[in-house]
Amino acid sequence: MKEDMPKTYDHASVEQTWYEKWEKSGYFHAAPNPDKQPYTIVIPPPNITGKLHMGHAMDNTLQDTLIRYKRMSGYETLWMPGTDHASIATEVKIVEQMAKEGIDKRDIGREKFLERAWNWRNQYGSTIVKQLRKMGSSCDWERERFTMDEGCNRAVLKVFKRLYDKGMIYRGDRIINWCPHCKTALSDAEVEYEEQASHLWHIRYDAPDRSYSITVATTRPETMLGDTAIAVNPNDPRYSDIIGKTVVIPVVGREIPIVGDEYCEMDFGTGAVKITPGHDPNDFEVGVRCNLPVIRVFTDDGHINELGGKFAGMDRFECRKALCEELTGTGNMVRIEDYTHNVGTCYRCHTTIETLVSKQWFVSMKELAKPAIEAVRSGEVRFVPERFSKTYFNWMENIRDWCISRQLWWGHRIPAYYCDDCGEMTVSETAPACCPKCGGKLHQDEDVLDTWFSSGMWPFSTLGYPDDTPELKYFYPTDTLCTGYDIIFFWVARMIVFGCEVMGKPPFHTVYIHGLVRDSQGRKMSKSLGNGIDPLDVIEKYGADPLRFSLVTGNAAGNDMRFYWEKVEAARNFCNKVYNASRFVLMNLGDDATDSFDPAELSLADKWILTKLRTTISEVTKNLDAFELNIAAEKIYDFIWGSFCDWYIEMAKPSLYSDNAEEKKRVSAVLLKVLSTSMQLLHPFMPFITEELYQRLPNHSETIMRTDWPKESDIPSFEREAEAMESLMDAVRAIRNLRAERKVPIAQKIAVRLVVADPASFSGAEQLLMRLVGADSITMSDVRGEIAKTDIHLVCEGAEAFIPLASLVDLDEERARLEKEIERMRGEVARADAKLSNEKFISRAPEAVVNEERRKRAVAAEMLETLIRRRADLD
RNA sequence: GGGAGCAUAGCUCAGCUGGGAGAGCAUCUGCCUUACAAGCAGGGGGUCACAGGUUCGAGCCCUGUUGUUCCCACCA
Repeated sequence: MKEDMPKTYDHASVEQTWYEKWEKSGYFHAAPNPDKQPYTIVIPPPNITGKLHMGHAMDNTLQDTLIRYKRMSGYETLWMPGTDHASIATEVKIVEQMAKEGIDKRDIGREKFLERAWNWRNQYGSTIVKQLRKMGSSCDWERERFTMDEGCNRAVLKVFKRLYDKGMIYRGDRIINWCPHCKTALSDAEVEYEEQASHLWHIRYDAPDRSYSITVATTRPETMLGDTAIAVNPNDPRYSDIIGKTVVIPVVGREIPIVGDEYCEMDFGTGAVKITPGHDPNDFEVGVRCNLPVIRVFTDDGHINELGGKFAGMDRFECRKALCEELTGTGNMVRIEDYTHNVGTCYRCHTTIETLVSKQWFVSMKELAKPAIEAVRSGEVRFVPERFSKTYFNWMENIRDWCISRQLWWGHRIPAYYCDDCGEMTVSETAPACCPKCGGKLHQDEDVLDTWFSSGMWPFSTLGYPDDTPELKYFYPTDTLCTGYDIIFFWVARMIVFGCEVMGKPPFHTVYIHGLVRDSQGRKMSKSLGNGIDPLDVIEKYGADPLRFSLVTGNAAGNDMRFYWEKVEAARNFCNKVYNASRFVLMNLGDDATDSFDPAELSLADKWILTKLRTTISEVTKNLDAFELNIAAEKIYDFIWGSFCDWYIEMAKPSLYSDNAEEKKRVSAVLLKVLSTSMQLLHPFMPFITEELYQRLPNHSETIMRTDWPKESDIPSFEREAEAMESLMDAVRAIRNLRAERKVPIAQKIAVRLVVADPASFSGAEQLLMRLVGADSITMSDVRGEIAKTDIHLVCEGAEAFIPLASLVDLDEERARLEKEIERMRGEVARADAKLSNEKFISRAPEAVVNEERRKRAVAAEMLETLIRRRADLD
């Protein structure tokens, strides 16, 4: 065993080994199993336009940790697999790729385009799968389904038809957000606002006869090409006499009316506003109220259309510039003011969006939102951390209709058919042969559905809906959704809506929200900043286990976290520690080693570590059930490093190296038990290293992920002995402290005399204490006996230590040390007395707290007394 | 304009329903002690942003203030 374990852990070969073995093993296969409860976790599918990024790594780490824990806890686990949904990003990517070859998508047609998209998806989909596997993802890829697949396509069409029949989906002309780069409509949620420095242009509109004029302020002068009115507040005395009259749009020359509308606020700017119903949602409303015409002046790619007169064909920003120059020339530009305001941009490409009137498909959300709100309100769906339900309510309660049509090809095509002859529209899951009204020829709507429309059905469409499959019956509703807070609106809310509406049940009971991974300066990782960290680089350098561990520890759920290489390095060091501890155990085991032991024969140290292990199991399990992954991971870390490695392994050495076969066997068994249980506890967080080490242990040939999660009741508990051990450890710390202070080299052995209340209970601990403090003799007794002036006297809770260090003791120095200790202890007693003398504390604080305070007081008082006596001895 | 988060050691962050302030990294001291220098032992370092309040007791609960980040809405 020794030979094939080098001194340093080699993550690369271990991860490669298990990556391949797991892939072939079938361990991850999830299927309805009547003997088990299902546990299903939903996570966002990575899109296939690029590489795996930190966000995916985060999703994946958390969900896989939970899944592995649940799997070991006896559940039939599934995580909702998938690699892509139809998305704008994918389409744009492919269009860009084609542009490099000089091809426009319109030239090759929809069918050829989709062929390319499918190739793209298949190629990159499998790449993403491999990348996730390298992170240790235990998803059942065999069951992978894509939302674009036949089955999911049917689910989407079925839901569309259902909502259409209920009047919850409609088609109409509304103001929508338009991305001139992606050339498609966007929903409100897909618009991101950025603050931009710009200007507020004050422009004078004159009367046809120039007898009066009115000045308006605008941030978007180019839209004046589409102005159809000027609005003033009807209660504004400044303008009351010109409402109903007209003005002429400068440069353009068109005559438009002045209307009165409450929307216009008297105290902003000049109190007058230009109205462009075709390009502004508020203006559109005014237009409806005042019955104004709608003029749209932009093309789909952000240029001025033929209605723009001499500006036609110009880019919208060029037009702005040209128009402003002309207005200055004509004297209509009254003033230009610096102004910063929010500009809507496309969440995918960050192009400035246009708002414009267009005929699109919408879902009316008001009614659909009600049960979805109620599901969270009633606690049927719970956000972790809870505060995110506020975000959810805030959005859902103010929700507006959702624009779901996209002018793309890569997506689920809208199942609406129009008759070429009579214009009748038919919505149908399957293409009708002819117009049901006149029998005429039909053509299908050109648009596809919003990515998030189909993604919202993920929890049931991937399980086979609309068919009543065994999977759907068994796994729906799923259990936990694990995702970042940035997609609560896009995805979480929509899944709850569709789950409630279509399945009659919310799709999951818990939404586990994590924060964003930022760079070390707290900035969002982005391509343009070039500050993104590739998870695969981290894996290559330090390993998947350290990456996962560093993403889980050191920050609480829902909070953003900064990425530090140092943190990954610390996690890597922990891996090495775990590896070396295992290496030590394996090196010292006999061939007949087992992990069974007789509780009656255990030593004090054995009992201590087992008791520690027992509480660790119990606490970690509680933390995991409460989604406190960070706390769970830290507790395991502390147990393995702080208790097992730093103390128990050292304590075990004397027994391990002894000639007593029985003793050696006993210690081996405890070492094995603690190590193998630790590997199980750690496995959800660090799958590779734990699998590797677990399998190297004797009699552990089965995969660790199929073993039963450790139970508290598997481990015996020895509270009293553990406490006794702790007080010995206190003494050890005190002695080590002294050694360090007095600079006694480790090679210089010391003699220690310990005074404890019950030496019998510590029998057998001498050897181990000698090792821990670097002593060549340890004696224990319950009487203080004769004390030499040259003895150093250490006082701890439950123990006193005497160390003869004649050559090193300076009596004055020793007196000073004692004086310091005495002062400290007096402070302790005083602190406790202050509390205990407070009558209200005694009467109102819980009894346990008061008793604990009394106990502390007694201990401190006793130690103080001992110290004072010792000082007297020295004089 | 509405809402939320954050403010704790030099840095990054934990701290569960209120009961004597923690981790990692960094730093200082001493050690290659036969699992591990990616390590071991020990040390230093905090008025828990500020001001009030509730309580026997507040990092934690309440009110306000300041700073900071984010989300939503958006007055042209």
